[in-house]
Amino acid sequence: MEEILINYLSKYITITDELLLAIKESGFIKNFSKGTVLLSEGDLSNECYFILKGCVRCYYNKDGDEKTTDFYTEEQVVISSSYGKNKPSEHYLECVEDTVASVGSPELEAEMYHRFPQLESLARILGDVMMSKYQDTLAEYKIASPEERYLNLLKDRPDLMQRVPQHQIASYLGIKPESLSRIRKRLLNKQK
Amino acid sequence: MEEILINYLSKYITITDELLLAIKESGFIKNFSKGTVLLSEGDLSNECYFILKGCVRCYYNKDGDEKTTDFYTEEQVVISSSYGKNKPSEHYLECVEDTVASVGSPELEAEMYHRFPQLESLARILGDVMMSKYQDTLAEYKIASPEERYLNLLKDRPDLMQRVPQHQIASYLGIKPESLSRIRKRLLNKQK
DNA sequence: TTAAAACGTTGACTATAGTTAAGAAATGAA
DNA sequence: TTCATTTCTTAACTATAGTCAACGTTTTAA
Repeated sequence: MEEILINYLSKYITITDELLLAIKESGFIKNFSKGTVLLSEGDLSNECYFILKGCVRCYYNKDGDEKTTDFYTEEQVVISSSYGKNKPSEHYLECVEDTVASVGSPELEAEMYHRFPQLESLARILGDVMMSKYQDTLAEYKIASPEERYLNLLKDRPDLMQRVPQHQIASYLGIKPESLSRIRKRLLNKQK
Repeated sequence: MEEILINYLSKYITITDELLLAIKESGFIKNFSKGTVLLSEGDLSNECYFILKGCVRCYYNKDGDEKTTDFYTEEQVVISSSYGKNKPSEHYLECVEDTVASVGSPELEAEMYHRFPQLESLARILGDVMMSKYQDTLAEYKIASPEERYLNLLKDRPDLMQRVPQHQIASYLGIKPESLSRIRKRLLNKQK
């Protein structure tokens, strides 16, 4: 399993043997079974995750119903916006499948950055990459209609439709399940 | 003007005299007059900005009309999602006011990180901060209705309403100017 | 295996946003 | 100042999403 992580990291930096060893030894890979709640509203977030296998969902509780804002799958990094900050999380993180992930913490990060300064460069670069992604996602979200967002999602992450219930997808698209149902119907009719 | 930047940086790291000098000497502070286009669709982005005074708008051109996705004002960092990447920008950056900004480039960044490694830590931390902000903004956007988004904007950035035309605000909220007009009217009636 | 719960679709109705067009108000340039 | 342009509002109408309720299907757990 470590190799997936190492493969990913080596896209951005050269992995020395020493670093390779440190990663293998640190053994921070954990298994979580479906339904595990990694973070609850109100909790402090002290862990971040790199998903090796599985799927994690981020959602908010708004007046009793769940608003899904993100799905994280293989090779994605899960960092709560409250991670490492001393403020309670406003959202939940939940495994929607059995999940294997490499788990980090501010302490581990600090130690690793100290031992391997190249990792801090990596973290900066990865942070930039993730930030542009959020930036683009936000822009896309503002620009596109619900129907267009659904089509884009189908194109960009076709696997999600098979992996998570449709009402969570609807919520992720910012609409109600009934509306997604109707959008799908509308598209089927257009197709003909 | 530099002091604003230095003040901002010192929130996150200790500024040594040497670094202070380097910042003052590098003289990368520039003035842009209202209407200046900092980046156009199709261009490569080689500059990032820290706004000392003024306002920059990010927008996309979608079938002939402008979709505003961001406003950057004092003490905010403007980084196109294509900055430093070798791919053409999909959006525009335009000064909506006379603007004074500290201008950075990948080359300058690299040089400064080399001379002052603490700056790379800073960049990582700032990247994290900005990322959480985008994350939260995206979540808010998905959770809230246009009306709620408008109310949140009024609360979070009341100055914007005075600084930019309302149709750009509408676009920023993901709605048409006519709809924003109606929302405002609706809210006035509720208030009574 | 079966009963309960969760999920997806549909229909009728409501609320709100988009579209088009017109005109009033504010802004900017000659 | 004055004219032209941009911006904002309003109205009528259309399209789409939200709400509520019902129902059939699928999944889950006892």
